[in-house]
Amino acid sequence: MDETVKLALDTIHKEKQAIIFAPSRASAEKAAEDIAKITSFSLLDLEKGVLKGVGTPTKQCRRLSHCIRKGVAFHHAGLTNKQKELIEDSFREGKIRIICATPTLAAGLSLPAYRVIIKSLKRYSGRWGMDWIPVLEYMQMAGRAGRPEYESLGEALTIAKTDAEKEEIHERYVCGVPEEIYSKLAVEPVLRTYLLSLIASGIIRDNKSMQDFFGKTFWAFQFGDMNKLNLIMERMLHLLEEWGFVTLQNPGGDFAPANALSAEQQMRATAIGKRVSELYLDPLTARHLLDCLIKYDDSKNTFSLLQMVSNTLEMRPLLRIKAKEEDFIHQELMKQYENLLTKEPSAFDIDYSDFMNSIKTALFFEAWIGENDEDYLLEKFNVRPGEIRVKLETADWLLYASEELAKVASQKNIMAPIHRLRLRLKDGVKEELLPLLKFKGIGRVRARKLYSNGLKDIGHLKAVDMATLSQLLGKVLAADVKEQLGETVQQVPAGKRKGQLSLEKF
DNA sequence: GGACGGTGAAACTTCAGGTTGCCTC
DNA sequence: GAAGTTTCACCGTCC
Repeated sequence: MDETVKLALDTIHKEKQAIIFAPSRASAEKAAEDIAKITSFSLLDLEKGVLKGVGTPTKQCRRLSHCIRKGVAFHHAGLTNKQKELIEDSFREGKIRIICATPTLAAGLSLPAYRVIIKSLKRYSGRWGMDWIPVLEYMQMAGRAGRPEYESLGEALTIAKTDAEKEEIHERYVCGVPEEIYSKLAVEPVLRTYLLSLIASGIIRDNKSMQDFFGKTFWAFQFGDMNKLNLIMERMLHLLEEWGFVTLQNPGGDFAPANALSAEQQMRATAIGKRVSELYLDPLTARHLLDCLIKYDDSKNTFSLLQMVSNTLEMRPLLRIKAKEEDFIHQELMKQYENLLTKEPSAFDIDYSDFMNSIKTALFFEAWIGENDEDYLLEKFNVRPGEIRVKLETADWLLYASEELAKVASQKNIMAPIHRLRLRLKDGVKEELLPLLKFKGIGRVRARKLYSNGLKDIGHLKAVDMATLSQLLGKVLAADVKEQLGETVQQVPAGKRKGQLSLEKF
């Protein structure tokens, strides 16, 4: 039997709870399943709660519900928020004994346990293969052990495979000093976003106020070398100018030459620059969106816009293309080639894999608005319910930003198609269902049901009789829809409402 | 003899996470 | 680099 499983069982025998940290999602899920095979709990009500977390239960939900029935859960970013909350709450209540998690659980919320078991202190890290995780992260995880309100002590256990590894872990982590916290301001996307917003709000007006402001930040304190720091800021500034978000002007009114930055030059945000900053957009993304919008015309389609928002830093991490999918993605790319708003980079370009991943991500969005369910999306694109929500939210935000940018850039013709796309993404529907979604209580499933029964728009809904509509939607909702249409309907007895209302839209 | 099913080893594939904006009937 | 997953050959059983 696996050491982790043994420790988990031991924890249960002691009537305690444990959190097990695993280095990958697959590993967390497997550990949970292995433990669930052995425990003897039977928590049927919790199991139901998990399955309700999504529209149609996916393979993942079924795996989770099966574990949860046995008092064990896995926890990672692929779960929906509802499911994560349910797991966390049930753990606090003591119903769930063991959680197998990825580092999601280490940061943020407080979820203490008697025992923390760290399966492995190594994790895959890009080019170097497996690498030790930061000491800081180890401390975050180990710090989950011990519940101050109930226990006087907690245990944080790490599993070593050899004696040599045991030594190394002890030295590196138990005796280790956590890494220094470095200022996130040093990251370029953050820096350029801040710089633009400071200029837009008038806090930075010229070279002097720029140096004053940044000189007082934690970043400068850590960085030390102010000259080098000023060079970085100047480079950012000129990028903002080049992108058309900031103007540099001499006091006399002349525009400054592009490279020199004199003490007197006035920095001001352009109208678009101001809007970009209000939207909290990374200026690089804003430039990308604006460049794409210019190329958008009637010959383009929803895929064009979906790929536009997929090909941004904000959408990262993108859906990765698996080896087996390469051909399929290439074929789809060829089909949509004319619709792209950006050029395909050369295959040797470092951006190439991101670009291809953005195609896959856009295809996923397209499948979603093609009314495919979550189980299909999991099979076809390997996206889990939790990620679907996050991606949809990001897409909506970026499309909203695009709509606003189009407004400022006087490209109002684009606003309508973007807005329609946002509505479609929200519920995951084809264009034809949009008229029906205006009604409260009608989502993708019911709208499709109405549509396929010939009720395709407001006119049809007005014309149809209550009996037919009730058959499709249930009495209460049918009456509600009729009322939303401005018709008065005889009230249905209140007792029946509950069942209908609990059928959530999604 | 052939279909089927179980088993184990080898080959292959993949690998954590979460914040932002705005509106509204 | 390592764990998890898939593939495939092999063997035994049953009809």
